[in-house]
Amino acid sequence: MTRSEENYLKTIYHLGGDEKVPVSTNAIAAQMETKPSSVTDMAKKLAEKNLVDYQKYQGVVLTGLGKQTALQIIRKHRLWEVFLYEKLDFQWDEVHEVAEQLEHIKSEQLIDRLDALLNYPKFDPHGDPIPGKDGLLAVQKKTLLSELEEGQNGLFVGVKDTSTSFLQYLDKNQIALGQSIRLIERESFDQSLQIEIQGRSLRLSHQIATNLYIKTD
Amino acid sequence: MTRSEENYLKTIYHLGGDEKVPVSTNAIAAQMETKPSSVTDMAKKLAEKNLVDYQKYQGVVLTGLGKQTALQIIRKHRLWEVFLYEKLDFQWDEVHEVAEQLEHIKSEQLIDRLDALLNYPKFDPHGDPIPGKDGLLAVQKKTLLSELEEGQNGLFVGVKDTSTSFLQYLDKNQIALGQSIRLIERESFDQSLQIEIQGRSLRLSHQIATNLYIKTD
DNA sequence: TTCTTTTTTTAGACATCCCTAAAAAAAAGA
DNA sequence: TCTTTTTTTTAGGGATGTCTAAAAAAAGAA
Repeated sequence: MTRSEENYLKTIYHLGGDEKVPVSTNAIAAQMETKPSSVTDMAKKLAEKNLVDYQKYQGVVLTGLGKQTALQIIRKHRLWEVFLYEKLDFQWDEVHEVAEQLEHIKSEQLIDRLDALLNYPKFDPHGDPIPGKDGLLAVQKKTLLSELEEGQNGLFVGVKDTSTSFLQYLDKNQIALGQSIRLIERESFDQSLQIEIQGRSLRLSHQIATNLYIKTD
Repeated sequence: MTRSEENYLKTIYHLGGDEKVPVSTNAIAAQMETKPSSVTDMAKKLAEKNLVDYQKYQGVVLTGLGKQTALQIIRKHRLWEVFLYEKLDFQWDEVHEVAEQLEHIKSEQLIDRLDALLNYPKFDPHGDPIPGKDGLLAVQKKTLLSELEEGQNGLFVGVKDTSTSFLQYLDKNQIALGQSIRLIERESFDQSLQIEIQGRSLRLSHQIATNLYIKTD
């Protein structure tokens, strides 16, 4: 399994979700910042290895084996993110880039022991679930903040957008994972929200609200 | 800087020592388990990048830049070894293989913080010195056990051979870094040694004794 | 349905890093 | 010194993973 193959599998998993919906050549190319022709080449190779089902012009779908492989790479990525965040004091917007490299290290023992060192975390620093060795994900019922009712309470448990600029916006406004949030009022004109968080009152744009995951009580 | 280039630089450093002695194509090929023709190709590429001096048929010598680069890779390798040994409870014969992969991760921040997490160690689990960010090595005056005088005392501070079988031999005989050793008697017939270590009396073959580094009092 | 646009694939090429086989140079030995 | 042996390089090629340009298929529009 080459590094490139691993990156393709991960991208296909992220684009396809858990469903068996085919992922298009163009979508993969856009996501990976490569060319569609390169994707076609790789699709053939992955199909050869039984990691995806591929039919000309029909996109690719992960096989069971491909999905399990993708999940193990994601497991490694997210465990390394926790390590960087918890043990090496990286900021939550800095962990992704380095984890992109670390996720390709091959050693089952390493990952098992890293998992133990970190005390078997179930979520990464952005609130995304960490697949187990068996590929199972802890599912957490979560709602976008933008979908809460006025007066409803919840816990901030994850971000949808993980870009540096968004994460830094949250830092600047002292909004951090695990804090409890109450939706005070929704402005119908621009869909912006008045919320209460950690005793402070804040106004958030619709765009911000559609990128915050809330676990409602 | 590709992974392959990094591996060549590291090998050249190990073979050439700190001196400006040319390292032969064949020696590099043997060490890396590759073919001499591949080494020639790489020698040209490294020379192009000013990492080595290379003259046809004369072998290669690291330039200042090449040597610094090699030392930084060795720094990363040995810091990761300490991490695996100290934080993840790897055995000292298991750390090398995984560190071979981890040493290629590119992030200065990562290495700086790993160094801090480990409390700025000066030696790896085999007693080899860890180069600083500046490329400087802590030199420790050390002698091979085989070169001690009868009756002399010392501290076991490093191994020359780092093969799994040798390291496991030491484990089996409860010989560990940091223990103090006294040379009782040398048998002139086969050069084997009678030593005292941790209150126990042991006989070591000449071959074993030539692979143990001792810091004499 | 037919035409146009978009998506996807193919064909051919290039860089990296490795190989084998043969040639050239250097080193060792008589 | 003159062979013979060993070392090193060159020439040419293969696998991987990328690209561009052109062809083919699918999707969308009139």
